Amino acid sequence: MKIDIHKVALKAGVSIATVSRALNNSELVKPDTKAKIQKIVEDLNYIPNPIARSLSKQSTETIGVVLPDLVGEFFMDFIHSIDEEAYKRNWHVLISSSHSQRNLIETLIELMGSGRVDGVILMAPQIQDGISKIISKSKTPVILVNTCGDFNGTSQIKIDNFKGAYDIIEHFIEIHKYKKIGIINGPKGNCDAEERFAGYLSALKKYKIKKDPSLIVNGNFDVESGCVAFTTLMNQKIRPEAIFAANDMMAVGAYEAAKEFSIKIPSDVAVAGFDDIYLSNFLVPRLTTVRVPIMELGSKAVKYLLDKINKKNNKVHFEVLPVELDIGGSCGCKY
Amino acid sequence: MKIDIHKVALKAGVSIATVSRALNNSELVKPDTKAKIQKIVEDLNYIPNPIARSLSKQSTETIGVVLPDLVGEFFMDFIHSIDEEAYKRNWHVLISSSHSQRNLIETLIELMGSGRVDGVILMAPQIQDGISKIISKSKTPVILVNTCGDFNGTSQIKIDNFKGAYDIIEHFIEIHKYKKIGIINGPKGNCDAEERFAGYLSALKKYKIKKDPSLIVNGNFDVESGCVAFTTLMNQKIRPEAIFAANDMMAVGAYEAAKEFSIKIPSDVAVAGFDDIYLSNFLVPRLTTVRVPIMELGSKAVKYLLDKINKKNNKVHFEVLPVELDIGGSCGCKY
DNA sequence: GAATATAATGTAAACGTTTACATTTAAACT
DNA sequence: AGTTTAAATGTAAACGTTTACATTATATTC
Repeated sequence: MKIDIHKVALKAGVSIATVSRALNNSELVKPDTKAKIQKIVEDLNYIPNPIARSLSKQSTETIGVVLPDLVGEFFMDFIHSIDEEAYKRNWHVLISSSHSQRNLIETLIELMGSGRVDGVILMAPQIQDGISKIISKSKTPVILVNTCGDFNGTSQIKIDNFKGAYDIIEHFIEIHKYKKIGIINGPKGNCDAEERFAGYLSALKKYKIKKDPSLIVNGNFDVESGCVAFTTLMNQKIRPEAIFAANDMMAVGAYEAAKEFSIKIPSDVAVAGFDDIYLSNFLVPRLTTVRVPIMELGSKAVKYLLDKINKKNNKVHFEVLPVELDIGGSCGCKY
Repeated sequence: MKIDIHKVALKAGVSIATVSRALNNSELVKPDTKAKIQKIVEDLNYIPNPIARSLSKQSTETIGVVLPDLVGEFFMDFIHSIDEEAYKRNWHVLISSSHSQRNLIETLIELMGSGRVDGVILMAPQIQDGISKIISKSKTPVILVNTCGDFNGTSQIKIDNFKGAYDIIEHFIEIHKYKKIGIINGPKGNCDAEERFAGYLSALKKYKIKKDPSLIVNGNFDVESGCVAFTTLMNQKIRPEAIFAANDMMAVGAYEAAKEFSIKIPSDVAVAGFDDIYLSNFLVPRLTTVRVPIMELGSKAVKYLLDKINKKNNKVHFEVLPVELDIGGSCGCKY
């Protein structure tokens, strides 16, 4: 038999109001009665219905997490850090990875307009018009993570893609004196990719190296595309001395292609990646890459979001988390 | 201004009941009015409040997923397959990885007793008394995934740990004629680990190889412990010819230790793992391991759970998903 | 000990839907 | 046209809490 607040009240000989108060430990209720109610609650194994509570309080104490389709290795850490941070505060996490471009929008609308969650963390590195409008129209607080677009008043956290890429290229140039540096780009319209590309260009410019279109090829962040792109780059008359893959997965693809064609990394060509996925530590030679503070991304997103929801802090964050080079042997450093 | 069903009803000149019916497309409402209401709903961007709906219908259309603390690599695929399957049916997913032993129980109780979700998928490979009782007491449907314990009437899906381990050992013995086969065990009380150990023992017995306690060492599924265990095994007077690590992570640790002590895999000692994590493909030599159908695990869990919730199928599933050997070079096979 | 302030409890109206039941409207028979 | 039957809509009571407001019990003051 389902037991509800009325049953508890009846057994305790009080009204449901005091039971409710006792459970939300209001100071209005006398210690004795509070204790008595506590006891009965335990005896009956009563658990307040969170749905009813949500309806009444107009808040669900759950946050929605909307993730892109592309499931990278680091997602797990991201979700885990979110869950952990939320759990600490007794909040719940509703996840929803968008299964296509189309439904990211739908998901977002439903989530933000329905009251199912009190706020959302959105990660949408792929450019998508419409998102911005949805967000500005809705009253539901949002934190954007690694998301591209033009957002006036909403908080954003991202990693320093530009700096990471810049540093890699600078390392190539300053330490190893490479001049012909190729890049395997991420997917078009992906802002992480674009920022990394910008970092690449900027570093070249800084060191007065002319941008060479034949050294710029496209990939889409998966292993296969890295493999293809690497092959393309290395089949040209003038081979690059070094290749920057815009993420580690594509660097993995590069390693595979290299193995197939017996190209030695780094003696024939240096390689670097971005993300520092776990796997990158086990490539031989170990991949030089950019370490990304993914856990921090998650926990900060939760913190800012809850502050916003609780009106504790209304300021608009725009935070760019620093990244750091993780030097392996693939760039030519001895390691 | 928040818009609710009353506003829609008002504007449409009908009662809220017909609006509700129209939206749940009952055949009771006349096509004309249904269309009219549809139109207004869109004009006003009305989204029914799922919380209120849940309260009224006594069902939330969300499933809870409770995961162990230990975050393996395959985790992401598991969540993703669940999310995908749920999304297809317009269900939502609430995730909650347990952050400690203690709170797995708490989480479970709250989740199952509160009505926040209509069913849960529980993955609890670590033995834990209490779980069984909670589940049998609660009316909330559950599907157990890779969970150990004694459960009478609840559906379970697991992977064939026993067979996987057995096959690996059999491969060692039949193909490579190894006789001294060591094992790096998973954590005590972990049923995946225990079943794999049982498979190991059974294969030895089948081939009349006496179990040698000095060849059995403990690990706890992480890289570090694999490293330590491998070292222990190889520092004995009689070294094993082959080592079966109960999961890939520990096999990775074995590789690391091997590198450090310049032990060659597989010529000095063969190695095999279990799980087929992505990384295992990139170890040199490639790791011989057991491939696990993790996506299938997730999607089947959802299917069975929803069937149960919808009373479509009340039968108790007990399904053991087959695994398959994934032969690399680490066992001694040329590859 | 009455009057007043304060602490503790109770009553009832929200919160936004769904749905059994009652009612009206329309269609189908004589 | 008048019944009878079926289709479409409306009314109001759930669902299980929280909380403003009203009320009662208790402590404090004179």
